[in-house]
Amino acid sequence: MDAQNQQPLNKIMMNVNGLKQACSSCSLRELCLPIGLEASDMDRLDRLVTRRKHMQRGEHVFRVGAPFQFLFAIRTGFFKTYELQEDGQEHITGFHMAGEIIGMDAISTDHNTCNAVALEDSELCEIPFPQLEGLCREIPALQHQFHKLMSREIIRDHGIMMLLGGMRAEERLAAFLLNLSQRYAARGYSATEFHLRMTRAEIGHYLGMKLETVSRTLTKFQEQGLLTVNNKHVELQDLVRLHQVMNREESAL
Amino acid sequence: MDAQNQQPLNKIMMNVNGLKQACSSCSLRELCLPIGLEASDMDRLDRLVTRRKHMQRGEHVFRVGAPFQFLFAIRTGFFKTYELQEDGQEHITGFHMAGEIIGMDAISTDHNTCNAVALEDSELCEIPFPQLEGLCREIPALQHQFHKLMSREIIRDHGIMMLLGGMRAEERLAAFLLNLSQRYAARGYSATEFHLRMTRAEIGHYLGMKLETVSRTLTKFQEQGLLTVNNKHVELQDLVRLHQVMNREESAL
DNA sequence: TATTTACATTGATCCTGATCAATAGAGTGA
DNA sequence: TCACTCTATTGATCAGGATCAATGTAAATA
Repeated sequence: MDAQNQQPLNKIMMNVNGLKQACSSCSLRELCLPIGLEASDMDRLDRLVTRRKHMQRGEHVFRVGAPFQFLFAIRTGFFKTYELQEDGQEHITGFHMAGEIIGMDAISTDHNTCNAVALEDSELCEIPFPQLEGLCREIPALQHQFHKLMSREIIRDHGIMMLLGGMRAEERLAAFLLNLSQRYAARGYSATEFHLRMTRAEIGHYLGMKLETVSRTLTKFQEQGLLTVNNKHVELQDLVRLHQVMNREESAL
Repeated sequence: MDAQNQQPLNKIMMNVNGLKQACSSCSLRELCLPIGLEASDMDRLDRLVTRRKHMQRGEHVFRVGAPFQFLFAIRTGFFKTYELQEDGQEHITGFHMAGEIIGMDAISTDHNTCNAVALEDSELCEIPFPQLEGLCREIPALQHQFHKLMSREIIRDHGIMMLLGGMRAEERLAAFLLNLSQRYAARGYSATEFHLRMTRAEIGHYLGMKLETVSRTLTKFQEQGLLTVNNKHVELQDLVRLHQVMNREESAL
């Protein structure tokens, strides 16, 4: 049944049922839900996460108000979650990459409270939530790991709140770049060179500043030799000083 | 060793074991963890939440780095959770009142990532977390309710992020007051008249603005007939227009 | 009750980042 | 390949809110 007769079969399988690719063999298992699970337990999780969903750039995973059924683990790709303010202005609550789980906001009300959209072609693992809760009741390690993930989300949000409430534009942008850097590094990519998947406006919507300020600040960083930017391509050239900028240390000036 | 020959027995009991007051008879059971539990299940939760802790104004529940053992449900009183930025500046991540649960940030790393302090004399229910996870494995309704509470915390944080990232000072303060109003109302208190438990500086640290701006904006609201302030005492006089201010609607001006 | 300390208000000035606007470059589709 | 659209850069100006500073008021402590 597996990848036997070449292209045909598995291609079809993939589209119809999703490609069967176990958590146990997923390169992200050290970042995702399976952390700390024994082989037998991981099998049970595998059986639960049957479907993989291919998302095209610009495609929505869910929208505000959608009935809640699944959590989504990101296998590959890049997403943003966002809400619209009363005046229609977009506010981005997070950028999400492989190994992260989105949709947890919906648990509380049984409806999504934000929108999630792919910023590049991506793949998701669909996790049926009632079944996940069921499995959590049987596998303490999974239960605890799930609680940790929700808690981590809370901590992450607190970090953003501090950033928005207490930092100025330069500091925010430095923090943002360093955060991306660190997350790419954790996934085995370069910590110093990467492509921004989002526009300047989106960075602004996330960091609470205007796109012009994002652009200007990037230019300024470049002039100071902290990095080079070329459209979406960024190369961080001085992580130390970038940290100093983030922390408002004199020495960075 | 305690204050023994004085304030009789029940005082001693209270200090040693905490006063035995069941979740089932708690006036907050419709806001807190027991929502939706059957009587028999509530008993089991009762047995888990044995200790009540009396907190004096200014006393800390936990501090950054403290090893994680308990979640805390607020029975009475008022708390703030805060973190300190690199430069020592305080950032407040939340104000918390009766029926709310604090400490969930610590699940992820087994250590608290923020500080929690009582802003007035208060009472807490101490919930031993490993035991709570155990009970969640046995009582699906409790499990789901706990997940809902964590999810609600995430939604709450997203709201603050939008506020900090997309609103101006006036709007933030209006949103803050209306949020307090709504939460007091949900607890059976007046929606229009209440005491602020926190200083102007603390409001500022929460809303990402300076205490002078908080003060000025309150004065402005008062001049516009939206409310009256007298130190910590606030009376909201026009909830409708306050909403309009929050949403930046023309008609409010 | 007096004294001290913490908290709040108000004014004057300055600066960061928003806004308005024009141009240029990159990506996309016919 | 061209045309169109989306995205990014840069400049000029403006305003919201920070900062500095002084005074007033409430609350805690001796």
